[in-house]
Amino acid sequence: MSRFEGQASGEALSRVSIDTSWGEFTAHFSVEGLAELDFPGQARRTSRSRSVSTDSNRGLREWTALTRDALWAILNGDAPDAMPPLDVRAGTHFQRQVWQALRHIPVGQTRSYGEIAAEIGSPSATRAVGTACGANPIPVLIPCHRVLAAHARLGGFSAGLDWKRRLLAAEGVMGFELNLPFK
DNA sequence: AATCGTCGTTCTT
DNA sequence: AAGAACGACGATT
Repeated sequence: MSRFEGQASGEALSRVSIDTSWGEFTAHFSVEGLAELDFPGQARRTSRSRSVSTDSNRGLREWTALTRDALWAILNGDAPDAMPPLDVRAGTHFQRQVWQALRHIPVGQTRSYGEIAAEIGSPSATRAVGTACGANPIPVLIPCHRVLAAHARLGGFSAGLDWKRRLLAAEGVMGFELNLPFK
């Protein structure tokens, strides 16, 4: 299946910075919700967003607060109390299936790429699952960092393996407690 | 460490 | 429109 009809390809996004103890994340909101989240120093994902002030827009202010709270919770190893609406219209059917499966992985737990593939009914698509994880536009909140390769091997991470290690460590996942120095 | 099967997505004809 | 190339994989040798 292919991309959803909505989302005019040039649809404007509202860009908001979110401060955390680990640096300044960047959130990009569409009219539907949070569409992209960038790690500190990596806010280069899109050019179709414009920086906005949340002062003027109550809804945007609320979504930003929800995003910040959820982000802070996960960075502290806690389950978020609530989530902002997530706009995943840009994803293909397969990608959305994968991303939805990721959202069911509890904080502090992990799955393998193969397990996710089996869960969405495509048990031999393990490699494609990895590709879909890499295309996840909302990392951390859609917890692609909780997917490891077989035998608890680390696997890959688009934003850099150090971020994956940090997130797993923050969630107390065994084997990542007090880890290699973050570079 | 090298190789092969597998599959969704993207890039080339 | 069709085929080749390319991965955040996994299993085998």
